[in-house]
Amino acid sequence: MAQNKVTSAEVAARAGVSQSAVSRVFTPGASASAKTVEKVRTAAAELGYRPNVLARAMVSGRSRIIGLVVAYLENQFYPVALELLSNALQAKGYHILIFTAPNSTDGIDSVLQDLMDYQVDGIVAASVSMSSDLAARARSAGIPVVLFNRGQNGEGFSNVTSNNVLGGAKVAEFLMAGGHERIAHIAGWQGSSTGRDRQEGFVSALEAAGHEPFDVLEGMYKRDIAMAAARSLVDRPDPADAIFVGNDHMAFAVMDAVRDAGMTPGRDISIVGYDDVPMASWGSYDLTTLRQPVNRMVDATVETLIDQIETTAGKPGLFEIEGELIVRSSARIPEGWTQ
Amino acid sequence: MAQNKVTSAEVAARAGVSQSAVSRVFTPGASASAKTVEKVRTAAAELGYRPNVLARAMVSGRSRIIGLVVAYLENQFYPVALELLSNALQAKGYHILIFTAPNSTDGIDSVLQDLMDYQVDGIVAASVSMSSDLAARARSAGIPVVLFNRGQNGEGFSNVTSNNVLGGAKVAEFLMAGGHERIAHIAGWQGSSTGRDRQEGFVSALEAAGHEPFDVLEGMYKRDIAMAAARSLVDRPDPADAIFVGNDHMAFAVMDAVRDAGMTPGRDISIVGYDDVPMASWGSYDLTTLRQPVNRMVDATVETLIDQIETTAGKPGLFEIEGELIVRSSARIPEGWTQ
DNA sequence: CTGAAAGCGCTTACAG
DNA sequence: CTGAAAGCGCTTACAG
Repeated sequence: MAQNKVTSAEVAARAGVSQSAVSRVFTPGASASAKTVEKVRTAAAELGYRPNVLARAMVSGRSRIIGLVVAYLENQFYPVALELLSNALQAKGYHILIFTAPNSTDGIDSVLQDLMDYQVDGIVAASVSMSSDLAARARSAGIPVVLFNRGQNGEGFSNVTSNNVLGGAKVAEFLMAGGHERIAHIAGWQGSSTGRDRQEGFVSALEAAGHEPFDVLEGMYKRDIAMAAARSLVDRPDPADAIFVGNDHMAFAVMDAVRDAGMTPGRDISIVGYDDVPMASWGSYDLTTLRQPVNRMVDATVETLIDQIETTAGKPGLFEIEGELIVRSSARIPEGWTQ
Repeated sequence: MAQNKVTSAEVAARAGVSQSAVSRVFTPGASASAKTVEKVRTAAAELGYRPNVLARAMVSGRSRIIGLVVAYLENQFYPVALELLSNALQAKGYHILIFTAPNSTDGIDSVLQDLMDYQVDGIVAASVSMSSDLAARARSAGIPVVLFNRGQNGEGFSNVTSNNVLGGAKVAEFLMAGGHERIAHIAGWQGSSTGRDRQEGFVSALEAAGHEPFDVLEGMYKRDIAMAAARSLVDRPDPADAIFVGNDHMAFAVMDAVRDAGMTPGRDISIVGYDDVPMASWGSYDLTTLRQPVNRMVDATVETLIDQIETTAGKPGLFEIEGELIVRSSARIPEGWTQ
């Protein structure tokens, strides 16, 4: 291996200037004469010089690395969010160091600790919670943290979610308007704020209208558990006539289970999901679902992160973005339904 | 912000030893007496000290960062591979810095250049090609490169793919054994080795058996293009009776299009994909497909990468891993078919 | 085993 | 505008 790592000193020698001059030419906003810039740029080009980001990070205290912790890549919502986040951050000169999270809180804490060892400028934790201890460490290290698609209060970090309570309520309204009588819920993991909030919004809206939920089962955001729950809702003398499922990933499983039982979603039973992942619009599912505005969630994430990194006034914030119901064919459409 | 970045010097002061001693305690394989280790560990714990990975990288020349370039996250194959890769690398103490690739070669080159600025120890390029110029830069910088799911010869980097030619041939055999007469192909992007190789293996096997492909259209790995292609294959007096689709992502689109035309896959027409992404086994598709052994592809990737980073003898290699046909219900099963 | 010292490749006051 | 110098937080020969 040639190992030709060209340094600024070598460029300086070739250009006949000091090493500091080379550094200034590559530092946005630093002052250098046109002549110097010219000499340095040509020498750099001839040698193939590029500044060492790590060395720069050491002295400037900015690594331009954002740590991302993700858990559920099988749920299409997260790859989509990851891609958008990466693009948005790249456009601002930051890059993502990715860490896949184990299931336990302990595991997540150690992963976050690893992340901080890389001197990341900020952390995005997607669909995971963090301990108070770790939150305190991040805070004292001055590293802003954004919880993405997860709410958790009082630790000094930002939360970016959709308005899950409202979203659950919208689904309830839609299903009641459709004249359903036995409306069940296969909830997301109750250890997560998304799972709890969607359930709460849904059940409250039902009750506010004088309806009792037919049944509420926990799907844990897992396919097999959701399928079993769906079967138990449908294999009985008085099957559910509508199921609100805690996210699209489980809703696909529920549709598969229901079809397997000989029923047609949208005709024999109504299925509604949450997220509106790309697959929800695919012909074989065509799922009615509450859309999480992932673009806007990513925008909010990037904005608050950069704001806290680059300005002294930046403070963590709570962002709850309203989602819209996307009506497709997996659930009966109420007569005269508009919107 | 407290900005309490604890340094090894502070730990040294508290422990009453030299800064070098602290460093040794945190350097695997370095020598320190039990007493020193004890004093340093307690001081470090009290202060919450952790070594700065970036500083370590500067002097050791190893960042323990692997750069990953990805393009198509909407194809479920890539999130799956990303998760496996991240886990495998994490287990070995490396982490992934992720860069999303633009479409042009120029764009990819500049992304790769950015990547190298972070002093990555290695690069995994998933489903993208790189220019000779960039390949040369990586080589001269001593950075091993693995092309994942993409073949490209002669530039001194590793390739990890499934045996796409053989895979295409296996599908042809299966479809011929099923007694199909009008066997079409919706190919992957012909600018990619996977697209070309699968097509070549498929068509060659057909021809070797005296069959002519009914039609070959390019699907570009895109849903809408694949759907249009499927419609054109089916909306005619003599529709295709079987379609081999260049990957699962397009095959789902083809199944949707075919159903839309009133046909039932597996009965009226046979559809076979390539990849075996998780979704292929979901009830609403239940797609027969040639499985890419993603676990073994990731293992090979990690192995060759680490080997080249950590040993002097490590050399780039070509890995072509054989995949297996997974028979489900989207295509007619030949009588007496076993295997 | 241990400490003093050099050095990794940069940025950034500090003088001029 | 420009150069000499200090320093970011470590690792690693080098003596002892």
